[in-house]
Amino acid sequence: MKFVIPARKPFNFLSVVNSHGWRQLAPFSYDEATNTLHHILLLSNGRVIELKLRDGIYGVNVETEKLNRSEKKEVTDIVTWMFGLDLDFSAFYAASRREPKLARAKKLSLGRLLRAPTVFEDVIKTILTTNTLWAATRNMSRKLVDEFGKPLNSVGRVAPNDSEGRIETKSFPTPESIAASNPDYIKEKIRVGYRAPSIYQLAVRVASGQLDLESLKTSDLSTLELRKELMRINGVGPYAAANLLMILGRHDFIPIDSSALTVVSHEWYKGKPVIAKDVEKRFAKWGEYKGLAFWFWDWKYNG
DNA sequence: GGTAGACCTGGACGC
DNA sequence: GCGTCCAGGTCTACC
Repeated sequence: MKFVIPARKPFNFLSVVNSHGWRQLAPFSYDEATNTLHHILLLSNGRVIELKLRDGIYGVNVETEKLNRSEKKEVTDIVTWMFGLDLDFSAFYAASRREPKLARAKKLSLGRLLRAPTVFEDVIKTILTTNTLWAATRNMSRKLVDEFGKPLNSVGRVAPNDSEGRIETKSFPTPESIAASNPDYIKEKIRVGYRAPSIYQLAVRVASGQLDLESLKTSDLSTLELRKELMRINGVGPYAAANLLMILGRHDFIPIDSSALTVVSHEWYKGKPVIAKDVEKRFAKWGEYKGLAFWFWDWKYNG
């Protein structure tokens, strides 16, 4: 079946898909030839379906298997969250109107970041981005999905190929499926190294109900309190917390990693080494839009 | 509050 | 094929 989920204007499908690297991490895959974002989704009733998401004139076109009414409602809510379809960036566009380095923001409808269906998935993936190279992050995500994900149950499905010919056939693991394992097995099988205890502990806390990550989607905590909450998770430090805040729609902190230091160094310091404080200083004037200004800045240096 | 060092994987490189 | 080096954030111990 096919249906359209409307977006608040302005909206640009490709700007969201390309907002960061999430589209390359299982169980996402992206078909460059048809500009189709695929995601293998586990519904609350246990059914696993494939979503094919494309640009629609007024929002996101969804193609998937036949769904009943409650399944369709669930998919609509999830896709709305993943694409931030209800978000309003007009205040950011107004604030950045006179900044040439952000001139393209409104034109390209920049601001939305692609999200996973669950905060749990976004936190695990963010931990997998820390202290490693992007290729390793992709490998770890893939192995995690292969090992603990639930398989797609459609028959005769033609699997999509992304730019590297990858085929996704399983959903992202539930906290319960990871919690049923153990840190040694995760370390050995998924090759996540020292991250294994953090991943396992997070899964156990969420599966047991001790930690309700999904409530953070609608939390009315201040950004500072939310940041503290995120940093209570093992494996989540300043960078990871800022990254997750951006995903949650809070833009007061900058995810400062080594590449951030590099681009800022080339932008303002002639390539000389800089520290996190220098990055903060350069974007301080953007206040609650600091993260957005940094993320969508038109950098001189692109690596 | 600031800093140093350990943590671990996988790719690049030299032999 | 093997060994070595390096990049990449977080955490802990220490000052």
